[in-house]
Amino acid sequence: MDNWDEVRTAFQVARLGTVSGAAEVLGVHHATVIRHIDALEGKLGVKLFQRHARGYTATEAGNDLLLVAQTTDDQFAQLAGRLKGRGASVTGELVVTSLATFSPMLAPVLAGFREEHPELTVRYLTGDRLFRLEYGEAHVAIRAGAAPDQPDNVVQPFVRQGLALYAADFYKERHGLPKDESEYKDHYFVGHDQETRAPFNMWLREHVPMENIVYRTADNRSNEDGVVAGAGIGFLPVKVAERYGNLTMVGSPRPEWSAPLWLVTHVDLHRTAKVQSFLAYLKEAAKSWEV
Amino acid sequence: MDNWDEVRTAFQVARLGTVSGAAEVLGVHHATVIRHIDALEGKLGVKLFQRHARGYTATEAGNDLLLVAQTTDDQFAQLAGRLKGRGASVTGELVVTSLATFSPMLAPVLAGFREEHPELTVRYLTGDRLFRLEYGEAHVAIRAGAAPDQPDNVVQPFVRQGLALYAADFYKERHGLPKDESEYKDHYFVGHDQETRAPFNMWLREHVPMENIVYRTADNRSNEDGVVAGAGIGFLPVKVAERYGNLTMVGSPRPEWSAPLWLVTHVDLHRTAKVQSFLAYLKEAAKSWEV
DNA sequence: CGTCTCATGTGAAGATTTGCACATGAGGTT
DNA sequence: AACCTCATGTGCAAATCTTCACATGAGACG
Repeated sequence: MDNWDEVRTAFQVARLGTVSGAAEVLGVHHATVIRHIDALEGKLGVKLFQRHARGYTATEAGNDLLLVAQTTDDQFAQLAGRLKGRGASVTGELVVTSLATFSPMLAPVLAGFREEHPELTVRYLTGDRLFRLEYGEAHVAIRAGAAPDQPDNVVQPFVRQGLALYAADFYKERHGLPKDESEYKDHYFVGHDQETRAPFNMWLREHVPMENIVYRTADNRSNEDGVVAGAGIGFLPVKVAERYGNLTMVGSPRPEWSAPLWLVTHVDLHRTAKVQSFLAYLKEAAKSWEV
Repeated sequence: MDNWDEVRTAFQVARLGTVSGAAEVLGVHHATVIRHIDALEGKLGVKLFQRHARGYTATEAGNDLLLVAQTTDDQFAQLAGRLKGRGASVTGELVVTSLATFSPMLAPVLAGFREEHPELTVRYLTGDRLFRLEYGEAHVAIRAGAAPDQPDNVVQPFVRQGLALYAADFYKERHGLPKDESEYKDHYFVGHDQETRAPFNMWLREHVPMENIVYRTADNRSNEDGVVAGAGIGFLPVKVAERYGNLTMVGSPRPEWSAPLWLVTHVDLHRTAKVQSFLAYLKEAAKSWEV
C-alpha cells in the first residue's frame, strides 16, 4: 500500500459508484481514475470493483477499502482545518527562551500575554545550554551580547537593559557607600567568577581591583542574591533591583554598562500570527525597561 | 488536503527527522521529498518543519500531522493485509443466485460448503427479477435454458436436471395412473399457465390436450405444490420428488425433458479462490443430480 | 585546523503520469 | 425503432513530476 493517492481515488469511486463522478470530484480525467484503480487492484491482487456499463460497483474488498478510506478522509479534513487555522490564530504552544536573569522581567509579560490568549500554553525555557531556534526548540529567544548571526534567524534589536550598581542596607550600614570611583578601592564588590564579555563585567574588572571583588558567582542569579544579601556592591538590572526594598543605587546607571538585547526568531516561524503577536506585546511591555 | 501522497511523504519526514531518511524509506529521490513538503506547506499555509542542516524537525503542526498520518498508515497496512489475503482465502460473503426451484437442491450444498469454511457468510438470492452478476449482485448464478451470452460472464455447462412426471397418492387413488401416452387424454395435469421455453413444458403442451391441464400455475414452486396436493400429474425434478413420500413416478425420466443448467460467474470474480472453491464443491455435489 | 561525511537545496534532463480525442456499449425516451 | 445520453476504455501527445548532477553548509574526527 505504497501509494495513498490511489487509495484516495478508489475511495471516491467506491463512494460515488462511477469513474466519471470520481474524476470530477478529484479534478482529474476519468482515464486517470481508471488507471489508478487498475494499478491498485494489480498491486493488491484483488478486484475492488465490478466494472459494468453503468459504472463501478464495489466488491466486498472495495467496500472494506471504502470504510477505511472514509475515516482517513475525515481525519485529513479535520487535520487540514486545524493546521490552516493554526497559522492565523494564537493557540497551541509558545516557547520562549532567555537567560535566567530575565525571568523576573519576562514572567509578567508572559503571564499577561497568556491571559489575552486563553488557548495558549506558554513554555519558558531557561537553562545552562543555549536552546537552538533552528532545531525548533523555541519560537522566540532573547539573547544578550553581540548581534547573533545565524543565517536562518530573524534578529531585531530589543531594549538595552538598564544596569546600575547597588548596595544592600546590610552592606551600607557596615561599610557606607563610595562617593565616586576613587573610593571603590575601599569597598567590597560582588562579581562574576569568570571573565565574561558582558560590558558591565568588563567595566568592573577595569575599575575595581580584583582583590576587592570578594564574592564571585558563576551565574547572574547567584550574583543577584549576593548583592541582596549585602556581600558587596554589585551590578543589577534596574528593573530587578526595584523589586527589592533594601537596595540603594550607587551612583547612577550608565549606558556603557548595559548590553544590547536581541529578539531572535526562526525565519520559518517569524511570520506566524502567534510569534508576531507576541513580539508586538513584548516590545510594548519592554518600553519601560530602558535605562 | 487533496494529495494524500504528500501527507505520506510528510509523515515519513516527521517520523524519521530527515529528508534523506524519508526518501530512502519511500524509495524516491530526496529532491522529491523536499518538493512534496514545500507543496504541502504551501497549500496549508503552515510550516510543518524547521529546516536545519542536520535534518527536519517537526513543528507543532508537523507533530499533529504525524499523529494523524501514523494512524492512517497503520490502518492502510491492516487494510492491505486483509485485502491481499482475501483474494486467496475463502472468507467474507458468497452470494449465489438461482431460480427458486433449485432451492431444495442447493440448500444442502450451500450449507455443506459453509460448514467447510467457518469464516464464510452465504447469501442465497432467489427472486422474481434476475440478479445481475455484472452489477456485483452475486458471485455465482445458476441459470436454466439457452446458454447465457453476456460478454463479461464466464459460462460453463452444469448438470441437466433430471425430470419426470409424478402423481400424488391422493390422485392415484381417485384416477389411477396412465399406462402410456395414449391414456394421457383421460387424466388431469398440472402445468404452467404461460407458455415457456422450458423443454418439459413444451412437451406437455404437445402431448396433452390443453383442456386436460386443469391446474395451471405461474411459477415452479406452485406447480410443485399442485402436484404434491394431487391436483394432477405434473413434472417435477427427480431430486425434488424424492423428498416427498407420497409421489409415484409416471413413466420414466427422459433426457429431452430436461433443460441444461449453466453455471455463470462474472469474469472479475471467476478466478478468485472463493468462487473457484465453491464451483468445485458444487460440481462434486451435483454429480448425483443427473438423469 | 583542515578534511570527510552527511545533510539540504536547485537547475536541467529524462521518465512517468496525465489529458485529449475518439470508440464502444447500455438504457431511456420520443 | 431510432436517437440521445452517459458510462467505460484505449492510443497518442503534452505536461508534470521525478531523477540526476552538483552546490552549499554544518558537525565529527583526527
